[in-house]
Amino acid sequence: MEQRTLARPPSLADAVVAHIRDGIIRGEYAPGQPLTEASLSQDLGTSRGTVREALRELAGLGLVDRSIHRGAVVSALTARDAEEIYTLRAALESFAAQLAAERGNLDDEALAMLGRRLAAIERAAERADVPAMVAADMEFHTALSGLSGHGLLIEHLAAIQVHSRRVLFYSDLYRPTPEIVVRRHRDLYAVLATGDPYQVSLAVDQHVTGPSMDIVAQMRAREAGTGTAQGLDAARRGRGGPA
Amino acid sequence: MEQRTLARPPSLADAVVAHIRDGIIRGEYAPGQPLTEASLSQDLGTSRGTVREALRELAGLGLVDRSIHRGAVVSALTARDAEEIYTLRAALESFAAQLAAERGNLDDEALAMLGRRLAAIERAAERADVPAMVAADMEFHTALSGLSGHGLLIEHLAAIQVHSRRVLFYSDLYRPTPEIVVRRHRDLYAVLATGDPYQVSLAVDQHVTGPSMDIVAQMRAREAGTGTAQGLDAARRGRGGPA
DNA sequence: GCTGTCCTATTGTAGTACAATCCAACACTA
DNA sequence: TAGTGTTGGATTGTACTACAATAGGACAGC
Repeated sequence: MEQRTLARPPSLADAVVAHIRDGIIRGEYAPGQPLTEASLSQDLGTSRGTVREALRELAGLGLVDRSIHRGAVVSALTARDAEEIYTLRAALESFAAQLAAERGNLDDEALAMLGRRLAAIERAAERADVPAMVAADMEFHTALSGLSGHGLLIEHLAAIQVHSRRVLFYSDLYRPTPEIVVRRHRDLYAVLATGDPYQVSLAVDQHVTGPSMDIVAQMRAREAGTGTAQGLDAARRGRGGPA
Repeated sequence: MEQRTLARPPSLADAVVAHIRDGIIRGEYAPGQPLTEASLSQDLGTSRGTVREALRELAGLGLVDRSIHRGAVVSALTARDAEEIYTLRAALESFAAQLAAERGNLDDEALAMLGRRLAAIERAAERADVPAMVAADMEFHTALSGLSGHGLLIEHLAAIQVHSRRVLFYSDLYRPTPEIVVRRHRDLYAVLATGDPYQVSLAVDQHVTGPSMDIVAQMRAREAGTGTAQGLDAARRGRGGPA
């Protein structure tokens, strides 16, 4: 029996984190854009200390780069970053799915739950509601990873998922037809239903890796065209991930 | 050519993070122990705001648990935590080694570098200097992971490595003979020298997983004896990892 | 023993202040 | 013109203070 940790109200700093995080994911804050404490605190109506706390957390999440006395800027997002995000996500998520299968967590109840998530993707696809599709897609994968029962793994995946979403939003490069998205998830679901750890692991790996190839290739092409584009300064890449 | 990011002096908050982090790893701060902002700032001679920043970062690292208006406590470290830490580390590190092999990064130069790390382990083993062995062991694995060339993966591994060390320090359960430690690394090195991705991946997985089994089993036994021991409140486990 | 009410410690947040530092603009020199 | 000081404004790093909100224990009353 899992003691419900009864949702506590988040602190104001947490709200600031969420606000800036979502803004970065949606591209409202562009890579390289400076996030000055004074202006943020004024815009959001909070104190500088609160904003500062949020920026430190965001740096830990890899969404902003901070350097001493130079402040925080929205972190870059290069083709290489995208490649690393997707390859790591593929490795972790396939491991999670393998664990779920090995532990027998892909039972009828779990499959029914995943089926509902799949249905949500299909409904969004019918309406051609792209944001809803992305959200439903993410929920599907979050739910699947959750079946691993591996808390630490789930946390790391959640952190990567944020970056994954950012790639999708920011580089509006991934535009498959809704039919393809639905089919890919249907196919994956079919493999999950077999419950075979090896097959499941392989299928998830390919499911995650597949579309990312196009994205990375197009980002690379774009960078080559504009001269390292959004990368700012590809050499000065330090933090960026989980921390 | 990698632009050297020329080491910048860390901020005071970073120093506080390092201090508390090391204290937690070494067990000087016990699991469950409250870390009150006032006392910490007084002990360290810094302001409360600085300590507060550090605590937020530590929460992101999963070393402390914070909840609103209740402050920060050193996070628990249960057998289950240890198991998750090592299984995830095994998955990530074997993936890193596989990448290194696939990309041809396990070349002569790299092997020579790993050989020097191995020699450092051997020297420490000869002196029966356990802390030096742990440090050298960690450097070996960090170096190996670095050969993957996968920055995000390296960051996630670094975060996990901290927890891994904490398990070693905190649960003084892992006491193999120096000879065994040396032999295990020599064997691993031999497989690395083959450069075969599959063999390398498998060997690293087993190398990491192997010793952890004993640790987890003994922690479990200890918990069963004392009644969930250090776990405090195993149900209320929320954050803990990468953030 | 249970319940409700206070009290105290601590956090959450705001605000101010000031030193340290970066950076861009400017001036100077060869 | 190119390169090299110099300077001043903007921003961060850190400290300090203040106060409302909350948690959690002590205590009284039943």
